[in-house]
Amino acid sequence: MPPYDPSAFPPFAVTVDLVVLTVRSHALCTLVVRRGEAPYQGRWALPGGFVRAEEDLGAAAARELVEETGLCAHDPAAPPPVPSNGAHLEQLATYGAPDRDPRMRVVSVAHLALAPDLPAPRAGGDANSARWAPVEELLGEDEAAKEGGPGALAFDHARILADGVERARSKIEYSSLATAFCPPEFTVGELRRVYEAVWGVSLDPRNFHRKVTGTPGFLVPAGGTTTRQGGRPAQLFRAGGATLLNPPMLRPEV
Amino acid sequence: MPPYDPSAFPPFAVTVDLVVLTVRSHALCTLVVRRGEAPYQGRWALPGGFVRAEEDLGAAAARELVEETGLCAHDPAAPPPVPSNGAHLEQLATYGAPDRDPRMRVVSVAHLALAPDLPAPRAGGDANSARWAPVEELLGEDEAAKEGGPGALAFDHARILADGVERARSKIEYSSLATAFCPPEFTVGELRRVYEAVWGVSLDPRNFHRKVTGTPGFLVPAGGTTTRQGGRPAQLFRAGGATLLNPPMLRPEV
DNA sequence: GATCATAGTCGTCTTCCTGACGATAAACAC
DNA sequence: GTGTTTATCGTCAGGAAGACGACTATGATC
Repeated sequence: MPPYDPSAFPPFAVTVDLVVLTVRSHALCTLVVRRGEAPYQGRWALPGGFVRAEEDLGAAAARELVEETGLCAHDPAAPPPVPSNGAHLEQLATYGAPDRDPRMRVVSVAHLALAPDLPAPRAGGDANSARWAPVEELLGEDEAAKEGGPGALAFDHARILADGVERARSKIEYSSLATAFCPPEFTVGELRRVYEAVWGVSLDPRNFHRKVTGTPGFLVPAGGTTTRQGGRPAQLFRAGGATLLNPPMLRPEV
Repeated sequence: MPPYDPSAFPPFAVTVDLVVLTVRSHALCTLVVRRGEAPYQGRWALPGGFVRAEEDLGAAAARELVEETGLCAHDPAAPPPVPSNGAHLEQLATYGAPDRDPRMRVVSVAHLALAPDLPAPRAGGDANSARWAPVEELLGEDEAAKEGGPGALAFDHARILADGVERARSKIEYSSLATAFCPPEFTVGELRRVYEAVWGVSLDPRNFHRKVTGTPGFLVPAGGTTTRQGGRPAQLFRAGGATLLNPPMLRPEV
């Protein structure tokens, strides 16, 4: 079989970019790294890198995730819901505008990762080169966050981040994905605070409790209680096997 | 600014593949073309082609769609819902396993297009080289459709098609996307038959009528009636401005 | 022309789910 | 003990959906 004639198609560089989301102190945050070189030198950007010659796209994203956070990607297709410290990882979308990188034609396959609250990020050990930034700060209406502003993300990463946040916000409606933001064992109140942080709303604790405990397979009791939030001790749960929430959790009108 | 060192990253070919769906005679169908060359010579495959050097991914998909069907892609971001014969087009997912094409490393950005019922396809005028195939025939449990079977799609296109069908099935639940399968003016019954074909179920005509006519902005009366389905004349509607269906249309349990 | 088959449209009733919110329980701080 | 915080259970009204009866307006058939 003849290989392709290399002159028959233009060559592309293919990268993966990561939207890593977590909930820290009641705010939805994403991992950003500082660019050390041009273009956009010194600006914050989503972590990412080239796909290697013999590497699948998902494998490249998982590799980048480990390099940036130490998180082990959780294969959603794995049968037993292993309660490791693995993060949820899924493909988000692909961005390939001809001028999105001034150096050459780069197509970036963005991935979305959801992780429980983590210690400080470690990008090569340099604490100044990576951080958890509240998404509201990166996507808000502030002047600094506007495109071209000093706080704006590099390349088209603000768009990628916005798409990833919107994916997360809509997906926790009809799936059990919100548990990916929680540690292996968590309380109903902690799960509710995840929803509140991701959606930016406040939910009625009583109705939320009825909804999540009344959905078969969503939560399974883990057997203990905790008082780490103060107040009356709360029952500990683990994520159940159910991945789809039917009927869905309703996002309140804005 | 220095360009990338070409030896620093492996070169990829980037293609777009199209999952074009339509409803023909109560069945969900997709456009497939016959491959004229190795690998998979003579087998059916999804239409697609290389992304050009200065072309955006969505533009490449729209160009392929015109070439294969004559359909003009409908930009979802266009403000006025132009009732042209345009099809809905959106990015689906990206497939880049290292061995998905034996000739070289190819990353394919699959797109999903939804179109109303069309006349016979025209792939270079050769009626033998393109057809509308029922998806059930391509994805079913038959021996012929199994991977490696004589009726199986080339490359990983069965997987791409399955993902596109699942996207369409879930998206018509909570959006007005089902109207993309209908001509500019249509009846409630025709819209119901779209849902029935895409989901492979039968729906109660009375409850369906109540649901779609009771959702504000989903349908607007077009002013006439038609009797093209036989029986009592039905009112004609046009797709309204609403794109999100809240609460969603519920897919019956299987 | 009467009858029948087909498809569309309007209502009714029951059931389930949700939002609003009162009440109680179990911890900690003072 | 009193107050504060969080968790959990219960009640009630309103809305949406499934099941299904009834009526309407066409074309087809006898």
